[in-house]
Amino acid sequence: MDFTITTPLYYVNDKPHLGSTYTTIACDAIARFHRLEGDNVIFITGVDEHGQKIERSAKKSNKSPQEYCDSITQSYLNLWDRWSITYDSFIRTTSTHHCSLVYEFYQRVSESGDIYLGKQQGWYCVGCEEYKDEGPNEISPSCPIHKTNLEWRNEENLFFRLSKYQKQIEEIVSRPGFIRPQSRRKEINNFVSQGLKDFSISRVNLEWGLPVPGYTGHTFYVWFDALLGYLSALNRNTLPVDLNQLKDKGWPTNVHVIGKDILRFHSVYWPAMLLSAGLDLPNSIFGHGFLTREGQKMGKTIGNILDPLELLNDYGADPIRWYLLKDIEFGVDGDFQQNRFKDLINNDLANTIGNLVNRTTTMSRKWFNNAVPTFTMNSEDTSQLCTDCLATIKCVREAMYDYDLKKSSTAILELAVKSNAFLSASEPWTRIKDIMNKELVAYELYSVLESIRIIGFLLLPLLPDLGMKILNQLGITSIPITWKNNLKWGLLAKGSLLPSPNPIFNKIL
RNA sequence: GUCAGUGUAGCUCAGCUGGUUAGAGCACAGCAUUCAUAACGCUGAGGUCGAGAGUUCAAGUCUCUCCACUGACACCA
Repeated sequence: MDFTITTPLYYVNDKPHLGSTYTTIACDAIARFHRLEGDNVIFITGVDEHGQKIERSAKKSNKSPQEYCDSITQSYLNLWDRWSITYDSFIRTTSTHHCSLVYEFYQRVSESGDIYLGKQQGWYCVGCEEYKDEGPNEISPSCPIHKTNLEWRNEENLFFRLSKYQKQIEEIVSRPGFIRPQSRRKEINNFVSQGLKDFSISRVNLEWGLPVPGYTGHTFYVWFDALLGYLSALNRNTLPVDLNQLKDKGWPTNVHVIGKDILRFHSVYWPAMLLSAGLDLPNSIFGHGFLTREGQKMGKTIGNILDPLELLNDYGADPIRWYLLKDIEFGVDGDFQQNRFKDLINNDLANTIGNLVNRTTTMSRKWFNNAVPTFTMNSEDTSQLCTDCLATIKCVREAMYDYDLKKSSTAILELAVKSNAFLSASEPWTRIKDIMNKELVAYELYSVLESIRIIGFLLLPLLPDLGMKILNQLGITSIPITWKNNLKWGLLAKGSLLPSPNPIFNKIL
C-alpha cells in the first residue's frame, strides 16, 4: 500500500525554526512507522520560495531572490540531514518541473471554466501588505497597526471560482476524519457555511513568482503555487507533466500535516482546486498546534527563539523528539519548558528505559554465561508480561495509525514501567541464590529481555537512535525493513550472546 | 464586537451520559535497597475542580452571569 504524507512547504522567508522542525519530526515518525508496517511510503517536504517577503528579505541581504532562496533552502536541507529526517522527496517551488506542473494544473482549472479576470478592490495597507475590512465608503481610513493612511486599490487579478464548489466543500469538510483533530472541524465548518467567495490567484505587483501564461505582468499567487508543490513532489522531474499519472505515483496523500494556521487553505481552497482539476482529494488534513517556550510565544522581538540546530547540538535528536512527541498532544499547542524537558528525558529515557535495559542485560550476563538465558517450556507463554507486550503492540500500532503520537509513546513507556515492576516483584537477584530457582529466573529474565526487544522495535519510528541502541544491547544489529515478523512474543534467540552493557542513554544536565 | 474552545494538585494533563473520602505522571518528602545509569520499588504530603448564583436528595460533571487566556471571523505565510 502506498502511504503518502506531507509537511507544509516551508516559507523560506527566514531561517528554519523549531515549529517547522516539530512538524517535520512528527511526519518523520509517522513515515518511519508506515515503512515498518510495510507500506510504500512517500514522505514529502519542501520549500515555498516565491512571494514579496522573500523578495524583500533578499534585497535586505543584498542577494537576488534566487540566491537568497538557494541559501535558505540549503539550510533546510542541512537541518533535515542533521536531524536524520527520512523524507523521500524534497520540492522547491522555484524548480522548473514545478513550474511546468503549475501551468498544467492551471490549464485544467481554466478548462473547467473556473478562472476569470476580476477586480480586487479595497483599502490596502502597504505596511501590512494586505487589504483591510474598511468599507468602500470610508473616508481616508488608517491602519490600526501602522497608523498610516490606507490607499484605495483597484487591482486586476485572476480569480478562482471557489463559490462554485460550495456544496461539495461543505460535504467534504464534514466527512469524519477529513479534518483532524476533530476539534478544528467546527471552525472550518463555520467558515464554509458563511458562504465561500472566489479568491484571487494572481498578483500584478509581485515580481518574484511564476508568470501567468497569457497575462503579462501577472504572477501566480501563493496558494496557486505553493499547494501545487505537493503534486510536483510526486511527479518528480518527469516532463512533460501528466497529471493523470499522479495516481500511480502516490496521489492522493493520506495526510497533509500542517500548522493550524494554514488549515483553511488546505481544507477548503485546496480541495476545491483539486476538484476543478479533476484530481483526487487528500484523505485528511492534520492541523497541529504551536509551540511556546516557558509559556511565552517565541519571537524575535522577545529574543526567546529556540534554534533547532542548537537544540540538536546540545541534546541530540532523541531527547527533543521524545519531548515533542510524547509530552505534547499532537494537534494541541505545547509549551517547551527547560525543567520539564530535563526531568522528562532523564526519567523516561535514562531511568525507566535505559536502566531497565542495563539491569536486565547485566543480570543475564552474570548468571547465564554472558548470554540470553535458556530454559525449557512446553506450553504457550501466558505470563502477564507477555500479555502486556502484546497489548502494547496493538495499542501502539492503533495509535500510530490514528496519528496519536503521544498515546503511542506513552504506551511504550508504560511497558518499560511494567517491566521494571515485574523485576521488582520477582526479584531474580534473590531467587538466583538458590540454584533450584535457576530455571525460573531464566524464564523471568528472558521475559524481560523479550519485553525490552519489543520496546526497542516499537521505539524505532519515534526515537530511531535509541531504539537501535536498545536492540544492539540485545545483540540484534540488523533491522529488517518491516517489523511484521518481529512484533511477536518469544523471538529472542535463547543462548545468544549479549554484548557488555553500555548505557544507552546518558542523563542530561 | 460575533462565534468557538480552554480554565482540575508546583508542572503536563485524565475525569463518558451528575452519585461513596477528585485521579495519573513528573517535581517534592519519607522508607527500603543493589540486579542496575544514587537507578528501580513502596508510602506520603499537595487541589474551596477560574469566580458567583441556580436546578437537584446529590455537580468538577447540567443552567445562567461574570473573569482570564486561546483560536476563527477570507487572500500574511
